[in-house]
Amino acid sequence: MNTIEEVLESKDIRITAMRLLIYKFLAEKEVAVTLSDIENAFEKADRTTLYRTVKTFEDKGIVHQIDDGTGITKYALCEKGCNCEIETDLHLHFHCINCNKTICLTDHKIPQIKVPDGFVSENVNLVVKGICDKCSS
Amino acid sequence: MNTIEEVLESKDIRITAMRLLIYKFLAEKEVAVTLSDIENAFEKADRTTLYRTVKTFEDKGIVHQIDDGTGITKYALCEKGCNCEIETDLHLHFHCINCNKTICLTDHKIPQIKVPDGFVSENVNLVVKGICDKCSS
DNA sequence: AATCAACTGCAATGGAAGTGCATTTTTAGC
DNA sequence: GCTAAAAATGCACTTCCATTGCAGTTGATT
Repeated sequence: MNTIEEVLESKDIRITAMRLLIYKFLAEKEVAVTLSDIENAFEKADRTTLYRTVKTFEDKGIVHQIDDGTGITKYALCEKGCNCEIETDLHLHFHCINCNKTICLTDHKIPQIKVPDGFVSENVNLVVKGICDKCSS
Repeated sequence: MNTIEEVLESKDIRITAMRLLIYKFLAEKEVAVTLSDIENAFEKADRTTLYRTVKTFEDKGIVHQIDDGTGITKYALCEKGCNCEIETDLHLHFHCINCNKTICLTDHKIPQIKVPDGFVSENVNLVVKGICDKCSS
């Protein structure tokens, strides 16, 4: 169990109050969040800072970006063992069309996809849309 | 082999000069196109008209929308047998990160995806990114 | 030909992503 | 502890795409 500070330092991310707060916010969420979500949670902070903070997290590999088809980029913390950059490790995402939440199904790996001859696959984005467990019950 | 007019009429889309031209344009393309692509091809026509025409095609089920992760919506004609609205019929898309083209791999169906208990899957979006056949050779 | 509905074009809006620059905070060297 | 450099933050602004309201035009029906 590492502290947030240790996580950030291990990834060469300098520690600031802002970053600790944003990390904490992301860690508390069980769903992927938009920049606006973060913005609403930190009304005192500037959007640019939040934007760049998340980008930094992404560059350093502790956050991954999700394109769930809503047209708005969402972000989620990479969990332990999430190697977003490795093709074979990609997990899939579930987007609830009722509550509009997007959830990482970390333990649901994407099956091997065959592509035609001559095509080279580098990355796979798989989003399942439907009704989530909370909305269907 | 149906004429474009027959296709449109069979889907309850009224025939106009604009629509015939746009349909023809889409049919000639082997890749998914953005609204801007269409706009460039028809400089005399207004963006709004093109936008609404494509939306109409989409509503009536002769065009499907593709979100390939570039952040820009792309469109492609549904081919014969493409029932976009039916989950099990969804095909996958390939986005070339070199030439930026997005191709429908119509005959590559998406494998059955299992979701956790309580989740109801209605739709699946699968985009493979990499290098296309033309760019890799 | 007239009427009504549908289509088209122009203008404007809104949302999100991204950038340049000045200011503040943090780090590191003395 | 103080100072200079580097990094982070905040503000203003821009751009791009998607979308809508409304007026004018075209097309279908009688």
